[in-house]
Amino acid sequence: MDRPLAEGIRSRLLAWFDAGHRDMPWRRTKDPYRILLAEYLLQRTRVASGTPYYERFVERFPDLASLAAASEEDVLRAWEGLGYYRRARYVHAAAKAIVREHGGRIPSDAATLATLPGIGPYTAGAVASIAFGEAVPAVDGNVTRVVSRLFRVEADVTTAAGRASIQELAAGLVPTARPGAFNQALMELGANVCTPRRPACPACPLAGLCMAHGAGVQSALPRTPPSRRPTAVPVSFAYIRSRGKVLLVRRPESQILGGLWSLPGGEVPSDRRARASLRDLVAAQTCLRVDVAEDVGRVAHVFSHRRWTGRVYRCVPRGTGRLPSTARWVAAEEVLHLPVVPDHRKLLAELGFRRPLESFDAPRRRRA
DNA sequence: AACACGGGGCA
DNA sequence: TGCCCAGTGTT
Repeated sequence: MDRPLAEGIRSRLLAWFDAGHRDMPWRRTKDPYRILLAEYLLQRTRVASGTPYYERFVERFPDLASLAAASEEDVLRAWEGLGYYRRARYVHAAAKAIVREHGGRIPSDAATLATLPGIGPYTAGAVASIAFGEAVPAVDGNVTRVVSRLFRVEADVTTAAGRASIQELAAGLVPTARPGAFNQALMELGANVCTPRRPACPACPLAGLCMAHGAGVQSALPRTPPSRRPTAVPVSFAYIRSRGKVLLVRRPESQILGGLWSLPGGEVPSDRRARASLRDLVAAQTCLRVDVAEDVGRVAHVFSHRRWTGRVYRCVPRGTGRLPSTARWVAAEEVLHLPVVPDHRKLLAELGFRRPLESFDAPRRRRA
């Protein structure tokens, strides 16, 4: 790293950052717990999306001890709707590990932070630099973009070699003084100025030092491989009620929407035979056989050809045709306190599930 | 190296 | 509709 160049980047970027930046709740605190929590929340998540969750989360779990002592269900409930639900279990597990193995004190160096669940190179660097002042880089999508343009990195940044280049260049920039502010400034620049498309180079404090801008190739960087076509897959759920309750299943943690409660189903029927077996699966349950088995076709509200995230995911082996052991009949008031797949919560609300169970069972067909 | 994992914003 | 985003862990 050319030292005068690095110095120029630091001074200009920090001056720009100090002159004004977005106000974020986790920037107003020095509490490592809140900074750590914010970093978990913001993994692959826009600031605007994560902020309300951050506010609710710190109100619900104001310190590390309260989070560590909470039930996983409560933590997931606070995360409901944000996505990437694995993060909720990771931050919960991390809080427990910090209490158990670090005396309740959040580790202050990136290397130790990286041993905690859900903390990788980015989050370790962000927390170490922002909360504890360690001079380490925090390379996220923004920093990757900014650095690749600043130094005109032509390599594919998704490969190991490309990532290493970016990481090394970023490490050479981080100042000993105010490393956290510098890392945030880099991210801020990437979010507001050095944007993915049509970067605002005339407004950029680093334009004069930027190799991509000098060559006019900034919009072509960073280089990434062509994306693969997403494929829509059919997904079915069963809406089954009995005696004023609805059947919910806690989804396996390793699968999509893992750990949340959903309507039974959610597998990917690959053909007609697979689709029929969902009905078999429903009918196999004893309680269903008693109450609704003969009416499964009538009471089951099956959604097919539902598009999830636009990506293909694995078909789940159908197993023995029994419902998961977590299957549970749940009353309306209890649903409100469970971490339920957000789409299903909306659906249940639309079907009147928030109202007394009698009206829930009443005829409600009405065409406009 | 490739994949899985959510949801929302934007052109 | 396609791409991107304050990434990480598994296979």
